[in-house]
Amino acid sequence: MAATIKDIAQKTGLGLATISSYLNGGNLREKNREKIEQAIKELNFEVNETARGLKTNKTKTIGVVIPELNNVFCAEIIIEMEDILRQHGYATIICDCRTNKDIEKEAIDFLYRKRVDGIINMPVNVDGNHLKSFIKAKKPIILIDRKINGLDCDCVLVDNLTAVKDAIGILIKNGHSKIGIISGPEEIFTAQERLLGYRLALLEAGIVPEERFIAHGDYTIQGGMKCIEELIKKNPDMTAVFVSNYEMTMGTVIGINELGIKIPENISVIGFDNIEFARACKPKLAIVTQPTKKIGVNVAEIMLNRISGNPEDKKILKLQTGFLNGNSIQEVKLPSI
Amino acid sequence: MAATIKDIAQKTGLGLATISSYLNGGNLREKNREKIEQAIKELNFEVNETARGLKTNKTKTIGVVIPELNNVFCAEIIIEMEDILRQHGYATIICDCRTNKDIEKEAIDFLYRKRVDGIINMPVNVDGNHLKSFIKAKKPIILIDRKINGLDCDCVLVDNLTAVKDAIGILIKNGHSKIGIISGPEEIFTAQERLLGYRLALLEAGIVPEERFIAHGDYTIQGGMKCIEELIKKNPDMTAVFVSNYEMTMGTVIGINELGIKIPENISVIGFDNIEFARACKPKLAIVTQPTKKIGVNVAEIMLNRISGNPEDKKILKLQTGFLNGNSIQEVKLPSI
DNA sequence: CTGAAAGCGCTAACAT
DNA sequence: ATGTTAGCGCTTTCAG
Repeated sequence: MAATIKDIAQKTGLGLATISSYLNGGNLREKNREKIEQAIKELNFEVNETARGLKTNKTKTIGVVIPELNNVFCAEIIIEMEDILRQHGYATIICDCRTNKDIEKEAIDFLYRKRVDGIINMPVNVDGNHLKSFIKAKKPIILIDRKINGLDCDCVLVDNLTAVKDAIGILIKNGHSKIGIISGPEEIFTAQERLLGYRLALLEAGIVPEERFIAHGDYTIQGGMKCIEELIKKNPDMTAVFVSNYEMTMGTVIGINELGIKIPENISVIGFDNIEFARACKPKLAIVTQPTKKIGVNVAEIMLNRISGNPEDKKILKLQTGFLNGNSIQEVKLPSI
Repeated sequence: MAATIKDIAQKTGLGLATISSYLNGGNLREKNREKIEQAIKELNFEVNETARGLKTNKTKTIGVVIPELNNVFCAEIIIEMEDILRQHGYATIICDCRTNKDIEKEAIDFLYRKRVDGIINMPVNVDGNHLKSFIKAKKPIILIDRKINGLDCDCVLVDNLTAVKDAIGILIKNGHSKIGIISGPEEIFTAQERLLGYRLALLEAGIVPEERFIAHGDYTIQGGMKCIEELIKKNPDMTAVFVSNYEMTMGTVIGINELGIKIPENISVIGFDNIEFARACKPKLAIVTQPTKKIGVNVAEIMLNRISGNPEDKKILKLQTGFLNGNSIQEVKLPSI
């Protein structure tokens, strides 16, 4: 068995409270401090966080529920959060719900039973019912990337609307007007925002959005492949396409390659996320980049802040995206009259 | 405050032990069972795993320490493990040590303090000192992908030697003899195995391996780029290259693209991991694939087994890789005499 | 089958 | 500054 504070109390001849005080940064006589430190070393003592947690009603553990861990966007955010949280003594329990509402609910319940101190969620379920237990327990909830209407909690979002609007704007400036979009699932918050950005950009340029140019994918590679094939088949006049997440961007590139079509000669492409993939593409892909690191840092800091009891009003942070140019956009020559 | 078994004991008029017995699947009178179930529902009772953990000296939590979470190989294994472990009531605390030995040690110590029931590690440190605490505590350790000499624990590995030997064999069969390899860091177990596979394949074909064809990368995209540039500059006669992990494969493709060199006309390429990336490449990349899902399943099952007290001899599992063909290999025409 | 009581390792009053 | 004590919520003897 591992040593306990009792053992070190015995060894040093001090009381339990003194040891506990030492462990929690209290003041004590230099001599006793030394004694304790030596005993700790000799007995190889390590605080039992489980016991501490039972007493303090805090587990120093944060639950994270995301749709897909092998989604690079998710993974990069998590890395950043986990690092910061661990440095503050917090463990992160990550649950991948495979974009499945039922699994998501189960995961949240699971984490509730584990008594995590707070929950970070990139929600699949849009009604927020799965988070009820945490709301009732008044434990902090932070939403990433997607807002849930009517749920009062901190959110760290990305300005998807502007991101897509600007990207479509670039295509328009290059003379494109028959522009396709591979959007996400209709009920997903970010997908709606991105689609809205697409529509706005077109309207502002005096182009009427047509439904035939809009495909709804499921944010997977396979989905991206299917969508691009459909779009191309349905719209021989389409000259450009915007893809609204990384996995579908990869799928689009695969689909285009396998159809034997050329970027940008036959079709211009703007993708999403993952700078490395964009550079590995031939030709180099123009993409919208998301501030994953920033998101992770912000989420972690807000969580730490909430846990330490800050009651201020819930924040909704909206971070800006970037744009990485490539060689996947070709200017459309307008027919000279 | 959340309800405790005391509350439900009071509400039902039963003793604590009866409730506990119910919670742990014991036998009790049908009538009491119903009473308890109703009380649980009414009070919204959920077992406090922290308290249970303090008593049972088990946290139902597994620690996972890996070099890089945004390494697709790691992420895919983790997804699988986490899923299985959670289904069995185990939480997974994941720590990304950024391929840094010091952070790795810290992470393991952190998890030890958290009293995780077992540890899963894709080790960065090759001497195994960081795992001492778990060895002393006799808690199960499972190593993924890399063995540590002298450490008696379960390992789930991949047959890297055969994988690379076969891949190089394919290049040789296509007439290549000036074959480069972008290997991993020299001290890493898998890198050594893969390099050995390369050497063996050449030797068996009667080709003497030359140091100038061997580059040591660091398993990152940047590293891959640097290595391919060096290799090409140093060896104008090189006709093929094998890359020994996914990130460096991506880096290699980026590097080759940016040098303006053509695959496979100027250089044949065999990469590693990630089927989707291979398909997204132009031309489609031939790659060695790793059985990530199988690894994850095996690791989770072995862990569950060990935790439940199975004392049988430690296993070393060696899983086989696959090969996905592409259009990145060109036959070398031998000069006719 | 069920109840009473002890105790897991720690923290937090409260005394001293 | 330090010791004493109670108790966090659960499991687990031990009686009954």
